[in-house]
Amino acid sequence: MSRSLSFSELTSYFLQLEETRSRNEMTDILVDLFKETPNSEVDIVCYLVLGQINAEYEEEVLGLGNKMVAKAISIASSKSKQEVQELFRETGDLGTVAEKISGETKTLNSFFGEQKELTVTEVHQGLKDISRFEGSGSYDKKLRTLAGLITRADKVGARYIVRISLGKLRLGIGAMTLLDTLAKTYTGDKKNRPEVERAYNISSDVGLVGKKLAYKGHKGLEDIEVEVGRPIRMMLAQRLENLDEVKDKLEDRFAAEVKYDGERMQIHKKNDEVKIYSRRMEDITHQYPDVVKAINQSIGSKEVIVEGEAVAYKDGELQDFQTLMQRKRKYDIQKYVEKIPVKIFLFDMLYKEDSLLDKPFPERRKKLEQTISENEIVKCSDIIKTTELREVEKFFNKSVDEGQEGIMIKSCSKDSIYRAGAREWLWIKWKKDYETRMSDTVDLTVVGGFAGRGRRSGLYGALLCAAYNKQKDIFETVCKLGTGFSDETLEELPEKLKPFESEKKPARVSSKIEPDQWFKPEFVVEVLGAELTKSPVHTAGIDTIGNEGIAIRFPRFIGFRADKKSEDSTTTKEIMVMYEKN
DNA sequence: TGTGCCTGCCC
DNA sequence: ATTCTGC
DNA sequence: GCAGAATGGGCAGGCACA
Repeated sequence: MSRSLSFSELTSYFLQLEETRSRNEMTDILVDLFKETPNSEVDIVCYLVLGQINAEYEEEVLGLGNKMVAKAISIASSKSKQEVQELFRETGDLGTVAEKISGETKTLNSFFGEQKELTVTEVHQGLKDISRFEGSGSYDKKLRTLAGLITRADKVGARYIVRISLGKLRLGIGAMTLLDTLAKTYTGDKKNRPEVERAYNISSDVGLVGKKLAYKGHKGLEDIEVEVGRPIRMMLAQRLENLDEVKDKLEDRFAAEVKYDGERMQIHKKNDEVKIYSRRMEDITHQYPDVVKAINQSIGSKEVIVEGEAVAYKDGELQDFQTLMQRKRKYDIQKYVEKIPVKIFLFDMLYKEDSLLDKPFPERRKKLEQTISENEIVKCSDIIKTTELREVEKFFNKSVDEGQEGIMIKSCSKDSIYRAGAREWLWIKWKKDYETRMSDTVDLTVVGGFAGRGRRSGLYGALLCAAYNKQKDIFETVCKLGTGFSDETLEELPEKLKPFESEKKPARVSSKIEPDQWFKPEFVVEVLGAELTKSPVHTAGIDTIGNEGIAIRFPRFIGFRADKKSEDSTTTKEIMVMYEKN
């Protein structure tokens, strides 16, 4: 009988992977790992290498985040929770923390007698157990089980158990590198990656792909086909800098569609049985009984997969994203079906009695329109076919005026297949905030900083930013800011901000959020956002609209404003005006 | 029983 | 979601 | 240009704890 892979063997490969940044080398290392892996454990190794415990569409989740894991490390190490948190802030990696301080328990362990070496299967099983604990006392069980695994592992093992339980191995290995590896290990050539990738994209399960390949080689891929009822990885869109680039990318064969601000849905219908999957392939059927019913009324065909965007709708108008999000619930479903009705704007058809993935977009779209009959809830997305950029621009403006995000531009060429799981130029998104001239940037005062994690450890990972309330002469938070920084900028930040460090929250700062480091309100940055939303945590304009402030959706750093004083920051009043313009 | 922290998942 | 970076 | 790893706002749900 085949042996079992020990967890320390697995982590010895992880150590090697951390030594390189070349994906070719990573693939070679991983190939060696899979050569050591018994076929029966290939699926588990696939999941663990990605920091998962099962296929993404499976329901089981660990329910372990930084705080829980920090607690577990504390239990496993006899260090206090505060000490663990402090080390976390310093290192930016709980895995390293666990590795560092799980030493003392080891001698204890051997004192009580040699335990059998931890296997990959045991770690996986332990994590699965953790995912299944629920109800009163479950936190404790989760913590104890995780602490137990950490204790049983060696130091390096502790590091990786912690990282896996957080879902962030940070080895530079993602699904695509793993697929390269599987192709090379089991079909002998990385060139076969496209076929392997296809199997993954239509099955949404790397473990399944790995196992099929391990047992049956290249031929195993034939077992994997589209199944109505199992989610397909969703096709994504590239983004543009300028609208004119569309012509370079798609020439004259394209169509433009409204990009609705809602929730993506992939709807599978098999006879009367309807399943709805989210962008991340979660089964969200139970949240939308209204959509299920409407789809059954709308589509007669037996086996169908369609895709669309659900948007909240009331009194003849599409509602914003935040409104729709209240439908993301487990209880009071029927009440909310009535309170927050939705429409689903279908834009693609992936299956009709047979797979349509390889058909060009115009054909799929035509089939979609022929197949569905629109009703109160089920609609086709708004689409125009033109070669005139001016028409596209007009369409874009209309979409934005109606409160939507912008437009999608889709290739209509012969090769415009549905590229499951891929972000390519067959679909292009064009949103209103991509051009700074179209949505105002804002100058904000930095009032706090958050310790960076992973590659940002030892630096600030994000800044707490505030607008200026002129009347009260205080600074009210509007967002945290953690993207848009180059490595260079990130390196500069601690030094630039040092003069403004403050032990406590400065008197002139109003914030519900507690950063790792407070700053006196002096330093100004330029920030771009998509739009302004009502916020339960940010304080900008908090008395003007009841007890809620305003926040920026999708904030990103544009640059420093050394020329500005904090009092020259965008004012809360200006923010309110911008908010009301929406 | 109510509140607040934490997590996962939408974007 | 957006953004940056090494390959 | 791909693939990966940093990071955002904000919603509901689950649990602990007062």
